[in-house]
Amino acid sequence: MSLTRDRILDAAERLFAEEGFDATSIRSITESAGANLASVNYYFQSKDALIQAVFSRRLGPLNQRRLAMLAAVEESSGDGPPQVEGVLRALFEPPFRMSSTLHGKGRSFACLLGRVFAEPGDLFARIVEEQFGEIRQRFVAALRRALPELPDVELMWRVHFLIGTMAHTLTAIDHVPAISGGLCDPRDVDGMVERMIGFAAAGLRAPLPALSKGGLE
Amino acid sequence: MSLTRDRILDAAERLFAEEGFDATSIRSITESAGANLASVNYYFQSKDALIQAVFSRRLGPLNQRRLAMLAAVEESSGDGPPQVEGVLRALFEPPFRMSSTLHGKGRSFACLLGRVFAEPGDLFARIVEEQFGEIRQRFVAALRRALPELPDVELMWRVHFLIGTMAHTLTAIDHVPAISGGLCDPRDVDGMVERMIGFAAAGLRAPLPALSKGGLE
DNA sequence: GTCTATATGGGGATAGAC
DNA sequence: GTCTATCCCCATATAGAC
Repeated sequence: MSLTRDRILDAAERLFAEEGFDATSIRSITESAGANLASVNYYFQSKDALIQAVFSRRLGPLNQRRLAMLAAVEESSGDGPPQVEGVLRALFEPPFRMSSTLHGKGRSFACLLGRVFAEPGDLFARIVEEQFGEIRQRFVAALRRALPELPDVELMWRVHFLIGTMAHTLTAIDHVPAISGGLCDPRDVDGMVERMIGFAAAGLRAPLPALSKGGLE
Repeated sequence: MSLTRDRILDAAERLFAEEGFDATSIRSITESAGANLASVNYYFQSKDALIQAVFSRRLGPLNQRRLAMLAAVEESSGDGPPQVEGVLRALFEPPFRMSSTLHGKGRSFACLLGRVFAEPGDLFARIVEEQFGEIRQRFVAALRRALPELPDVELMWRVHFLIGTMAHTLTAIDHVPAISGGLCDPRDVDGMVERMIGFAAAGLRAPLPALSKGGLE
């Protein structure tokens, strides 16, 4: 329950998002947090552990919310297959919602959350595995039930593709207005999420590729 | 036409892909290239300029190929709208083809090419703008002709989404087999590219979102 | 073009006083 | 819990001999 600890996490989150993990020094974090240089090592033991803490602080609640939304979708469909759009909403909405409800902080974290998939190094591979591995499995299983005709190899590729869409949109969220010439407004969270859902759902339901090896038709 | 220069570029490409830009030192690059520590500064002036050179060396030819394929697709459709799948193939195929035809080197570069969209800092924003800005405009224009019913704001969002799919697939190409439990094989470049095309084309043709503000229907 | 040696600066981590 | 001072290491970049 230390205030200093939280200020360090907030400052690290923001600076990591703005400058990257390597380019952000413990010195700049503690300075920005109004804390002492030694405090990061006091509270977190190492910079790597601080990075892990930045992710787990937000991803614990966020993934709980994903699973709760997924459970609600599966409940509402009874014994039948769940609705694809509902499953995708449970996956996409929580991070984007967070990015708009946490004041500035959510924006920073959203950026990090997208970037973690592209970061090199064992540390980030471990973070992805620990924080996203089970979520991925659960959502793959739900989509398999939602699309029973889709061969598993196609499902796996398409889930990979839609995770890319999600990750890139999270990471580049601040660049979207400039890239689109002002047309796209990421502050409209509902519109952005619904568009991602529509895009990914259509991709999941696309016709099978002609040369599909696992195809059954 | 210096051999040393090329060996430095090759070593940098591989190490940047494996360990990241910041974590790769000039020392490790020159060591791996069998060159002297000072040679990077002799040939490239700075590490930042070396990074830019790593990208421009491959992206020059790669983007030429994209534009040539795009021109061929537009030519083949005469005065009518170009085919969506053909446009997407012109965008997607060159980087993935390169990743399989350049021996090990293409794999490394493909990883970098996907990661550049997520890297923080002005250097990478500049690289994306310089190396991808015009390509993006040309492909947006082609897709606008291919999908004349689609409101521009929806087109922009969907292009953003499919760039995310491309970037993530490039970056995580080596993780795909493990993630998919061995089902997905990225060595099947044709299959991978056709699946991306099918996914993205379906996403582009998705029904308009119910709350689309720019909708015309 | 290639090398050695070095200038210059910043990094993460910790010891030990308060 | 907080702070100062410091250890030790490694980075980029360059000067100047060969």
